[in-house]
Amino acid sequence: MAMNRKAEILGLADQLVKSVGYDGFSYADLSAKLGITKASIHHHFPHKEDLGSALCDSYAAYLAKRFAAIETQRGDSWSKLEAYFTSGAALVEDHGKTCPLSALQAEVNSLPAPLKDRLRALDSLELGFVARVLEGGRAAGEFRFGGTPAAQAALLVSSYKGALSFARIHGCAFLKDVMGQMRLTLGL
Amino acid sequence: MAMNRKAEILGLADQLVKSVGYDGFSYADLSAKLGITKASIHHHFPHKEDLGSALCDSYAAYLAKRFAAIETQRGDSWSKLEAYFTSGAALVEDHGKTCPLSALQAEVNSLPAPLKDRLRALDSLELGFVARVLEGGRAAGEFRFGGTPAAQAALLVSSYKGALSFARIHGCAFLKDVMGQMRLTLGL
DNA sequence: GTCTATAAATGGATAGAC
DNA sequence: GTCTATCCATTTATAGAC
Repeated sequence: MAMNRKAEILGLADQLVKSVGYDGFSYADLSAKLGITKASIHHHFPHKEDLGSALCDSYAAYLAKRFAAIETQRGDSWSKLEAYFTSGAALVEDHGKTCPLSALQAEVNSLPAPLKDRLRALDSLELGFVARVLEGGRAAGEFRFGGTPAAQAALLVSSYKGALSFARIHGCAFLKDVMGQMRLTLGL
Repeated sequence: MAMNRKAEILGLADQLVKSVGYDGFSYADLSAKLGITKASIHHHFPHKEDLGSALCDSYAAYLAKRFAAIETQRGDSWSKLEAYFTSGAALVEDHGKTCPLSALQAEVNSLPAPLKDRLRALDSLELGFVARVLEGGRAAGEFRFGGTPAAQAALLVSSYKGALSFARIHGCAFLKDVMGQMRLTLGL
């Protein structure tokens, strides 16, 4: 324990963002759950924005790694989308958490400008990944959809994020319903 | 002015929820913009939760009226969905506001329990409306989709709300892309 | 209905000792 | 790296005068 305090703080902050958003947790929350003082946390992350920025770094690294893993996995294109969706189901089941990017999106109008910019870039990573899978899937004759892969990716990612939000209140079945329906719209 | 202060407060609170969410505004914000003291606002809404509850009342009334108007309007089913979507575009164009139900959804884990219950009911109003339009449209041969109307409504509403959130950062074109793609998936 | 004044708690942040 | 102690602004809320 405390081998790497900074990572420990970051890990807890990540959980809290997924649960109550960036504005929804305080240094006092971190302090209480980690058993160290607020001042100690300020030592690692002087301003809350530094913590937010570090979170964005870790999200960028996570997404790059995760998307690369999915894109190189064997199997059809739908199974890749399923792998992508599955993380969301796990989040909702874990005490109604949500995707951190969605949580931050909901706070854009009160988010520090630098974090807003970081968020935009993170969103693009995700949209790009889904667009590539869709494009490959359609080229391989697995998917059927009109419009550009980018536009279809916008639809698919929007559905997923929207469903994630609904699932927090209406239960995990809501997300599964939406996933099933999405599958149908892709011609499967 | 001040003919009905209570309604005035409620109107401003509504704008603020759409912009920064329920936790994102304070009595001080209302006080400053209305030119009356915080104490006066507490006179009309003793606790913030009272204000939140009154907002939910007004959302329920608004949605019932709006959905009834759309459902009885002449024209095909897609034009009804378009009328529904159009409110969202107006929100995003108005300084990156969002649907108040989406804003509240994002805060479920820090929302007072009564408001959470109110929100669930409001969501159901919306899902029911879309499901009815979809069912009617499919019966009339206007739409083509698999699965139940309720499941397709879950997909459509999720897409819409998700796109609304993305559009705050990525611009109104994002929402239009998603709407266009949605139209395609309905067989138009 | 609106005000002044105030309370008690919380949030982000800093100085300086250990 | 962690602590104590403290600061200042903000948030929700109340008491009581006008």
